[in-house]
Amino acid sequence: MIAFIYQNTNVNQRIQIIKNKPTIKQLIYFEAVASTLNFRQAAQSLGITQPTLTLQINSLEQQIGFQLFERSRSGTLLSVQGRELLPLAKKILEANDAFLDTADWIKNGPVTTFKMGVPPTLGPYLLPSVLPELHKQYDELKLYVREAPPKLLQQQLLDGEFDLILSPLPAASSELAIQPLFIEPIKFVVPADHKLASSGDVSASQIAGENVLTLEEQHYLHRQVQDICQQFGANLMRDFEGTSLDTLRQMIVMGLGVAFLPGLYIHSEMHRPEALHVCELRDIPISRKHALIWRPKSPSRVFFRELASQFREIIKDRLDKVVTVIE
Amino acid sequence: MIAFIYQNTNVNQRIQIIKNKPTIKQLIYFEAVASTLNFRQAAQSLGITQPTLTLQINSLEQQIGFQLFERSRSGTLLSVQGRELLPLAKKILEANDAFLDTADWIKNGPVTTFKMGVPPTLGPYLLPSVLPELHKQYDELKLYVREAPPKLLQQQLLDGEFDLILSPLPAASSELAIQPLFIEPIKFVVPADHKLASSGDVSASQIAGENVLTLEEQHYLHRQVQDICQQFGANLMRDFEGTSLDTLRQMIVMGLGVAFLPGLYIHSEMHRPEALHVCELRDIPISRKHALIWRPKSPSRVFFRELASQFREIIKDRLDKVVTVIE
DNA sequence: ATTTGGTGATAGCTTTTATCTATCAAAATA
DNA sequence: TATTTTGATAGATAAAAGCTATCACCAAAT
Repeated sequence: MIAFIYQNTNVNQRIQIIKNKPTIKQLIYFEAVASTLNFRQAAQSLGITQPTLTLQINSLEQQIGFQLFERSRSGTLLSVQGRELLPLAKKILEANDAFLDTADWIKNGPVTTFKMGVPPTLGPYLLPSVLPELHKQYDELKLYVREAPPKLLQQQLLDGEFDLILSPLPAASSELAIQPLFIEPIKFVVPADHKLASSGDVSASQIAGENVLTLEEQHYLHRQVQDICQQFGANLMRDFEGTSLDTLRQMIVMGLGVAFLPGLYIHSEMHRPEALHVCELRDIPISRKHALIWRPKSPSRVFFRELASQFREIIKDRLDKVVTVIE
Repeated sequence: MIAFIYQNTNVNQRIQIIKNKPTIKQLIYFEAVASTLNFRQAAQSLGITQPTLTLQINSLEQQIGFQLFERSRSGTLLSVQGRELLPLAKKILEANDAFLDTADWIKNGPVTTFKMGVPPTLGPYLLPSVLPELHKQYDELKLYVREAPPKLLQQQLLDGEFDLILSPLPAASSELAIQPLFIEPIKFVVPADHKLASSGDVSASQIAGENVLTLEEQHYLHRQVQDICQQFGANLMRDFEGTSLDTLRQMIVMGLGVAFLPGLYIHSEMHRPEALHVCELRDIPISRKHALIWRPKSPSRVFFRELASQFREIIKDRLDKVVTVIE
């Protein structure tokens, strides 16, 4: 039990009561005397002088209010009370060892659990390709991955909810550290029996009059699609906003409209190409740029930079035909 | 892990390496900053100044080799590594709390486990009458009772194996603290159909020629009995030394001889008086004096003196007709 | 019985650590 | 733009940890 009272600022002193405060050193000394039952031998093994040891044990005994040892010129014995407390002192020292061991382990490798935020339009379609390979590089690295829309991602990064995020650019805040990774194309998807399905890529002007499905407003994709629809006279279907890319896809198949879908999603999830026709706008290819982002003062920033390099290598190696890595 | 090397006595300094030694205070500071995420607020609640807190956290971070916090002018965040170590720091502080709580508990009462040695010819026949009553006086007192022959009892008291002993006098060592408790008569026991069984007390001269059974040599009783047999011409049966009082009793019943048995044993264990005749030697009553004994420098010596008083009271109260309490 | 060696304790001093006040630079807020 | 709040730094003071020298007491050896 520890009690604090506030400092009296008018006095160039303060009264701080931490009731009964043994130090780690005193407990180490206690353990050493208990094992040798000889102050001089214990002092030597501890690397201090015998008077210092005597004073420190006396100080500890004064703090707790009773003697830990029976002293005589015949030798030293652990007292009954000392016998009771010794296991508890050892528990503190063991907990201290565990603390130091873990600190050492953390210091010598990225053996920590980082919280990474990802957008739901990207995370599930990118990370399954990347994380297994990343795991081979850092077998003890743990990434706790959680999805959030991009704007919320960046806010929660600033709030400390995430340690780093994978997010489309541009970043809302200029104060963040940004490592661009790759450019992902946004594909134009229509039902297989749609009039625009027969040809290859579609001219932007050809989408005039089309009903365009999109995700709800807080997704980054939404704004881009909105701009294009406005520019080329397509109808943005506000009443049928989907909550996920799969929902959008099902709606396209059912003939409710057309949509712009991310390249990685298509690559990852669309295994029956006959149901839908996938192409790009010929003259205005739409894409989004993704980056790894973290707080500039993060103590792990050096590791994060290395992590970004690893992301680029893996993506280039495994998804070269789907996205364009930024060197 | 802690490494020690020995002091170089020719240099008025030493090199002491306690690798990475956080102090309890630093861990308390760590926990406080982690919970407020603000150095100034944490310092105020700790009762120290903000520069002190900053320096102590910096020192802790230097010891473990990485940062526990991300600092910015926008505020403070726990780093990833700090998040990993915080639970371990809390474990140390919890173990420290347990240590202090237990120390406080010990300080405020004899709530410790004392190791008490007793002779097997006494302990089992005295303590069942005494300990329940003693327990009412000190409900948290624990006595770990172990039997050993008297000579060994005293040696192990000196060695610290026991904290106190219940032993017949005189003590082998004059350096021990002795509180005499009571005098126990030694009874003369013969088979019920023995020629000496018809009368009351027996004259010492009447034991001439009798076969006298006794315990093995290291028991205190042995020497007394040996002296009496030598003085009055009885035969000490060396070939049939028993190992316990019960064994002796069975041998008496079987007509193998007569014996001297302690009064408390008889009072406690002989519930079928028709099998044996119990009396005393009329002109030379044999007895043994018992005492509570401890090391004079024992920190619990004041309590032991009180314990001796309690023993006397209880024995006087419950065994007044069997033994003579020494005031 | 005397001498020697070993025990833990004490006095006075030095070194190290913890803490303070004063003030800084940087960022956020009004 | 001015003010407030943040954590950091410099220089000084106080407290704690450690030292050497020596003590009294007891056990062991002679």
